[in-house]
This record gives sequence, C-alpha cells and structure tokens, in this order.
Amino acid sequence: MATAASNPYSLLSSPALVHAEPGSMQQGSPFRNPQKLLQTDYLQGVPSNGHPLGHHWMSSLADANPWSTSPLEQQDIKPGREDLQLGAIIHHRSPHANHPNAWGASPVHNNPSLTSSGQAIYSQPGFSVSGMLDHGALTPPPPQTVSTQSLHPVLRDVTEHGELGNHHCQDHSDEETPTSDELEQFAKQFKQRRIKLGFTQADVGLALGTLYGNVFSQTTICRFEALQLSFKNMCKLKPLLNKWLEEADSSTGSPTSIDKIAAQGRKRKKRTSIEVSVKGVLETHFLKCPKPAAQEISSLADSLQLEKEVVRVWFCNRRQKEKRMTPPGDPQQHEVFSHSVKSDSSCHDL
DNA sequence: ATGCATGAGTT
DNA sequence: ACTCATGCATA
Repeated sequence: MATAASNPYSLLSSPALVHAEPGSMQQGSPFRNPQKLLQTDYLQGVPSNGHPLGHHWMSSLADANPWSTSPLEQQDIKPGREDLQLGAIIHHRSPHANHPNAWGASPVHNNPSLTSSGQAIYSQPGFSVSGMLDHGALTPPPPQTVSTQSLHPVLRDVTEHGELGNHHCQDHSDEETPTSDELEQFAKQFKQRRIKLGFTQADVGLALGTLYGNVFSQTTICRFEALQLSFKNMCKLKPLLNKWLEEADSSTGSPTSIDKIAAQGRKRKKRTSIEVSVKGVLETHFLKCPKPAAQEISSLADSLQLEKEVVRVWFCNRRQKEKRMTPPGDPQQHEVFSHSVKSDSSCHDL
C-alpha cells in the first residue's frame, strides 16, 4: 500500500502547462494582485494508512540531536576546489541572537582554535563576495531596528591558512566572507524590507533573474531568509539579494521590471509521498547509518516497498538537511564533545 | 514552509 | 554514487 511510484514518469502526455503565477501567498503583497490557486491535478491517493497525522513527526527532535552531537564530518575539505569555506563554528549561542547558529560546516581538522566565538573566515575566490553590509556606502541602513542585535564579536583569529595560500588579514567583515552572524542579520533585515516593500519571495526570485540574470525560485528565497542554506550558498546569494534590496529600495513606487521567465517543460517525476510510518523507519536507519551502501538501500527499499531510487534520494536529502543550518527544533547551546567520527562511512548491519 | 526530485560537478 | 545548489509540487 505504499504510495510508491504509481506513475514513474509521464512521458506520454505531459501536462504542458505553461505555468501559472508563482502564487504570492506571502504575508504581504498589498500592491500586487495575489492570484494563484493552482489546481493540483494529482491523483495519488496517498493513503494515510489510518494515521490522520499530517504534522511533522518527531523530525524536529531527531534532527536536533545529531546536530549537536556530531557536527563533524561535514563537508570534506578539498584543497583543489574553491569551496574552502571553513564555516564559522559557533557553538556558543549569542546572548542576543534569537536562535543559535548551528553552522558547523567546518572541517575541524584545520581549525585548531575555535572556541567561544571564533570565526573562521575564508576567502572565496570564486565570487568575490563583496558583502558591503555594514559598510555604509552601498547598504541602506534600515531605519527600523531589527532588534538590538549588534552582536559582532569579530574575534576571528583562526590561524589556519596552511596550504590555502591566503594569509592576508581578513579583519574586516564587510569584505570577503561574511560571518554567520552577519548572514543571519542580513537575512532578517532582508525579509523585513521585502515584506515592507510588498514583495513576495517569488517576486524577488524573479526579479533577481531579470535584473542580474540569476533566477531563483520562491523556495530558494524562502530558504535564504530562513537560513536554511549551506554557508557557502548563503554567501553566494547574499550579494545578489543585497543588490536587489538597494534596487527595490531606491525605486520605491516604480514597479520593477518583472518579466516572465519562460517555464521549462520539464518532466518531473511525481513527488512521492512517503508515509509517516515509513519515514520513521527510514529515520531510524538514518540514525544508525546515514550513508547506507547501495545494497542496503536496495534491501531497505524492498522491505519498505519503495523504489530504490526513492530511498536513495531520501537519504541524500536527509544528509543535506543535516548540513543545512538552522536545525529544526532549535537546539540548545550545550557544548559538544569531540566525537571522533572517523571517515569510516561503512556501516554494516545486514 | 518543506518534502522529494533533478542535474552538474566531484570523488 | 555522492555532494551541492536549486526548484516543482504540496501540505
């Protein structure tokens, strides 16, 4: 009775829908006409198996634990790539911050001194993040105070630039890479301004496309505001959104040129709805082994009556979720202990 | 706001 | 086959 793949693909007759409005279901769009209402032409039954629960199960609880217990083994450090982002690891909740940053995307191997509020700032040659946040030159200081958070303990002193080749003082937090706190603050400000201006997340994503060539979906904007992207991703999007803010701010009244981006005729697989009970099983397995082997996935999929691919993707997404910040559930600021999680990703249990 | 999915780039 | 960025579809 699994809601597995009833219709794997629909190559025969694609919906051919050109896409409707992104749906401005945001909380504030006074100047625009929020017209969406898309008819969901799905017919996937989705038997609840007798479970009327439609809420998230204990995910928030399960997500929080692994986060604070073993934040290691995050993103492998790749000396050859440009994403040598040593995320700022801050296990120390700021007294003013509303929610703690749980970003721990830092290979602890190279960060010797990361205690209290140590910020690991790295330089990203890929895109010179000109985070002119508190520069005062390009960033319009928001009139309304976000909150009394001026937390900015720039105590960066991570002397870890071994083979990275870049040891130039990065004391400024307005250039190079922003810190977690800065990102958090920016995201907060951004959301406020956006709402004040009457734009929806979808609007912004679209505008970014027409303005700078990079289109983004409502999802991405949403995740940015919610700090649910990886550190690197946040850093990449910040300048863009910052620019948009300036643009929108200056041209108040004149509607930004928002063109329609032609929708892509993509044949996407129908989203599989995994039953909560099944999710529970998957979750359990994930806790035991977040990275199951192909064979394990197969057997697991078999027992759960799901496609192997679905299970595989589930684990992938699950892992990604772990890496994303803002652990759902808002954990506490309890210290973590060195949990030498070796690079042994092979779990045997079958 | 989020779950499942796709695809490019890596390992 | 994985990671990572990203988004359609959905709750």
